[in-house]
Amino acid sequence: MTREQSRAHTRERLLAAARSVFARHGFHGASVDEIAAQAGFSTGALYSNFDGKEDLFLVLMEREIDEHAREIAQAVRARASIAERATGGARQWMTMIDREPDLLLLFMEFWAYGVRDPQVRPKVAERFAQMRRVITQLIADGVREFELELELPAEQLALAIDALADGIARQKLADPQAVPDELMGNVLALLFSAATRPAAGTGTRSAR
Amino acid sequence: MTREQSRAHTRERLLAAARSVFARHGFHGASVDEIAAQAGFSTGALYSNFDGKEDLFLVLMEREIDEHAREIAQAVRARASIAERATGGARQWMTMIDREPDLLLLFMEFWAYGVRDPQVRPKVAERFAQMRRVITQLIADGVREFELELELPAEQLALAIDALADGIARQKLADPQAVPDELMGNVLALLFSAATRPAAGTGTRSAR
DNA sequence: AGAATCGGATAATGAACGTTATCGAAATAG
DNA sequence: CTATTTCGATAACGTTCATTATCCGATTCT
Repeated sequence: MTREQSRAHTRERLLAAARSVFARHGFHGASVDEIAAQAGFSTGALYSNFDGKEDLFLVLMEREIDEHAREIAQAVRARASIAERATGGARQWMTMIDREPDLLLLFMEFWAYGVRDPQVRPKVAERFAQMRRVITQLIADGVREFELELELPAEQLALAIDALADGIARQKLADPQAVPDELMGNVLALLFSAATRPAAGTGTRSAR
Repeated sequence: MTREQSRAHTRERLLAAARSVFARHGFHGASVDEIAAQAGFSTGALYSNFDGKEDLFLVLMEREIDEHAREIAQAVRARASIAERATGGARQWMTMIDREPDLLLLFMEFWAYGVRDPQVRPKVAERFAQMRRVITQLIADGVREFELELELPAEQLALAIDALADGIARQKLADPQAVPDELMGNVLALLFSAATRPAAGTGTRSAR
C-alpha cells in the first residue's frame, strides 16, 4: 500500500470511528482517545491527520450533511404532483428523524458550535443556504410544472419549510410521542394551499 | 444580613454571573472558575450553592425560559384581531432574536444537552409542552372569540408554530441577513388563512 | 430579665485530584 | 531520508474535600 493510500485509509478509519463515537456521546461528550482507540490508532495519529477534535468534527459534518441533502432532494423529486411532493418530502423527513436521531442531534450541535465560532459560522450559513436553494428549486419546478403563482417569494417559502422541518425535528427528538407523523405533511399541504393559486392566463388553462 | 439572606444573595450573584458567562461562551465554553470569579466568589462557593455546572445551568435556563414564555404570551394577548395577534407575536419573536441572540443560543444548547441526558430530557420535553400549551390556549381563545373552525387540532397547529419559530431563529442566528423580518408574520398569516374557516351556524353570523 | 458566651451547624475557601485535548520529540515504516 | 505514527508531557477543566470563617440558638453569669 502506498503512503498516500495508507494515509487515506487511516483518515477513513478515523472518520468512521468519529461518526460512531460522536453519535453516541455528542461532540463535547466524545473523547479523542476513544475515537482513536476505536479506529485502532493512537491519538497522535488523529492529530497528524486532522487539526484536532474540532476539525475532525467539521470534516465529518460536512460529509454527512451533503449526503442527507442529496437524500431529501431525491425523495422529493421522485413524486408526481405538488401535493405528493410535499407529503413525500415530509414523510421522508419524519422517517429520517426516527431512523437517525443521533445524527440529527449532531447537526444541531454542529450548528450551536458553528454559530459561536466566527470561522465556522459562514460554513453553517452556507449549509442553510444550500438547503434553501434545493427547496427553492423544488418549489420553482412545481410552480412551473403545475402552472401556479406564489403569494410569497419561493426563497422565503423555502426558508419557512426548512425552518418548520428543523423545529419539528427538535420537538420530536425531545419527545417523540408529542409529534404525530402526519403533522408535517398536513401543515405543508395547508401552507401550499394558501401560498399558491392557479396562474392567471398561461398555457393550458386547466380549471376555470 | 441574616444567614438565609446572605445565602440567597450569593446564589443570586452566582446566577447573574452564570448568565453573563454562559451567554458569552456557551455552556461548554464557560468555566466555573470564571463564573465564580465574576460573581466574586471561589469555585467552592459555587459547589456549595449548586450541585455543579450542570445544575447551575439548568436552574438558570428554567428561569429564563419562564420569563420569555411570559413575554411572548403577553405580546400576543395584547392584540385585537387574530391576524394582528399572529403578526404581533411574530414581530415580538423576531425582535427577541435580534435583542438576545446569546440567550437563544443557550436555549439551543440546553436542548442539545438535555436531549442526551435521560435525567434532563423530561425537563426539556416539559418546556416544549409548556410552550405548546400557551400557544394552544392563544389559538383556542382566538377561535372562540372570532367564531372560527380549525382544519387541524389546535395542539398540532401550536406545535407547528412553535417549530416554525424555532427554525426561523436558528436560521437567523446563523445568518441574520437571510431572514426578512416580516417572513414569520407572513407565513403565520398564510397558515392561519388556510387552517381556519368561519364557523358554520353559530352566534352572530357576520358574513354570508 | 438582660447581656455575654459558648457550641453546633452552615457557608465559603483554596489546594488537590482525575480527566481531557493538545503538542513535541522520538521511533518507525515506506 | 521523509512522512507517519507513537509516547510522554503539559495545561486547563470540573469536581471534591479538609479547613477556616461566620452565624444562630441555647446556656450562663450579673
